[in-house]
Amino acid sequence: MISENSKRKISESTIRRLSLYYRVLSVLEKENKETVSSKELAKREKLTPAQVRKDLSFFGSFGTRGLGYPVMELKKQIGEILGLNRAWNVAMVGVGNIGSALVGYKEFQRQGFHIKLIFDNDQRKIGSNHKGIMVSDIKNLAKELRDNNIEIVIIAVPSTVAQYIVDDVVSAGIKAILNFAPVNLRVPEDVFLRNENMSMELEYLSFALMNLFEGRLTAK
Amino acid sequence: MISENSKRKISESTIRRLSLYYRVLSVLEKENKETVSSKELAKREKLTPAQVRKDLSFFGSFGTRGLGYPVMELKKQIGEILGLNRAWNVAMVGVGNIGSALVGYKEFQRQGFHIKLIFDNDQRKIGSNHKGIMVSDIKNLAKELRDNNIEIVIIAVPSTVAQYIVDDVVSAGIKAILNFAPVNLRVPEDVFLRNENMSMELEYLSFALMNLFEGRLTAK
DNA sequence: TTGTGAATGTGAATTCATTCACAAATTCTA
DNA sequence: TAGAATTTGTGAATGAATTCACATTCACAA
Ligand SMILES: NC(=O)c1ccc[n+]([C@@H]2O[C@H](COP(=O)([O-])OP(=O)(O)OC[C@H]3O[C@@H](n4cnc5c(N)ncnc54)[C@H](O)[C@@H]3O)[C@@H](O)[C@H]2O)c1
Ligand SMILES: NC(=O)c1ccc[n+]([C@@H]2O[C@H](COP(=O)([O-])OP(=O)(O)OC[C@H]3O[C@@H](n4cnc5c(N)ncnc54)[C@H](O)[C@@H]3O)[C@@H](O)[C@H]2O)c1
Repeated sequence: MISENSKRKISESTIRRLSLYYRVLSVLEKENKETVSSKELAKREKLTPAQVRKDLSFFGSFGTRGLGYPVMELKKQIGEILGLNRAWNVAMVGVGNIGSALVGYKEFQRQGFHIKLIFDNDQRKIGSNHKGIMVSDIKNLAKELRDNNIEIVIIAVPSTVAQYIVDDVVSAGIKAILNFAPVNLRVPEDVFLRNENMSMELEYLSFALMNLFEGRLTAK
Repeated sequence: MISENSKRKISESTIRRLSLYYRVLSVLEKENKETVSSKELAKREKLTPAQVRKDLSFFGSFGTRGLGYPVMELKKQIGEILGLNRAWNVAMVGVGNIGSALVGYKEFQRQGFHIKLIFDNDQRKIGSNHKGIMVSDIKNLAKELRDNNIEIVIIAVPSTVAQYIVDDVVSAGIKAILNFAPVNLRVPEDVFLRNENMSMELEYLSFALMNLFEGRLTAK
């Protein structure tokens, strides 16, 4: 599965596009399509066929010339690359507005991201049952993360405390963090931190509307 | 305010970074800093000073040589560029898990994104009060969007119906849409569509963990 | 079995984004 | 007031990502 050039550095945008391909392949699978060309894949994602082929070529040759890519097989391969053919143990810290929306989101579960633990510091929430998961006391964070082999932590606490939480999470040995607090968090070199910044998308739209008639930007 | 090169095409990444600068400037303002250098700004966002200066230079010269940028003034200028010094009328479609989390999120309000309308098709929700806003029937979408001068619509309905909703939203003349449904929506050329794809970030972390020891990627 | 058409895989070319490097401008110090 | 120290703003250089373009491969039909 891993091709000759697997040691090459892969760009972030390529990985993000792999996610997109994966989603489209799931749809094609449901539509009972056996094969798909880079042209078709590109059309569905508003990319170019060359882009699709180049992205995939970093990881191997999955297609057949003259025919295209086998839908099921390619999906499996991309799943392998992205680590979606396995389960990940996830913990949520902070179960307020956004935290509980995410805990209740079944799509994550179906993708293999299993939320195993929920932490909060609110006494009214600790011990209560959230979608079948008992809310743990934030005080036991480190121990519980380790005992449950948690691999990914989602941060959904107020910005003011996010850095403290992250420091504890990192101390517990976690290497992957998804942060929803609108703040720049510091983590060591070897920890992967991604930020989900919803204001940014709204601000982009705001900018777009401001410039709609000034030629700085076009919608497409 | 608009500089000579304002007609130049600005890249998406520059706009996204402007959002970051804006956020850091708000923090600096709270810290009562009068001025800030590109070096300091870069450090806080993990960018290079040259990047910061280049980004800003697309829109004008806001700094003073030897001194740096005036915090308050620069924040105001970026606010002007991004359209954050004004209010935007926003509507939410779908008030389930994620929809209600967003409606209750005060940060949007404070940034000038005022959620004025909420739509749903669930009879139990229609007419009820959500954080001070009466939930409207989706049937009245077009009329209400127009009557209330809505400029931005947020889509938080199941993927299966998202395209239908978007078609109606577009017919009503809306030019900016933020979509949370994990599906590729079709919109006309002149409509700005942004997708908030949380699975993508988790999948990126998954990929990162898979490759941590293979040299394909480093955390920083 | 051969010829035609379709589509991949990939170096090379191109376009786009970032970083370099430095003249110019301004502050600060004495 | 002069000279040292900063820091901007920006062309030029570099680096990264995307697209081009085509030889190669394979399916399929006759
Ligand atoms: N609500 C949204 O739609 C939304 C959108 C984008 C980003 N965010 C960000 O997500 C974060 C959470 O937002 P929210 O709206 O859910 O807020 P919230 O106040 O509803 O929830 C925060 C939760 O964190 C818990 N908490 C506070 N301090 C804690 C600590 N030290 N340890 C453990 N738990 C602690 C609180 O008890 C609460 O349950 C914030 O940083 C917010 O800016 C929220
Ligand atoms: N919950 C999350 O954390 C989360 C995260 C990322 C993305 N999403 C996406 O956001 C969307 C909503 O997710 P959710 O978890 O809030 O689902 P949900 O089922 O809780 O909410 C969906 C809401 O949309 C309403 N609705 C359904 N059909 C409608 C129609 N035709 N017109 C108007 N309203 C209609 C429902 O009544 C409900 O209130 C989904 O596409 C989901 O994939 C959710």
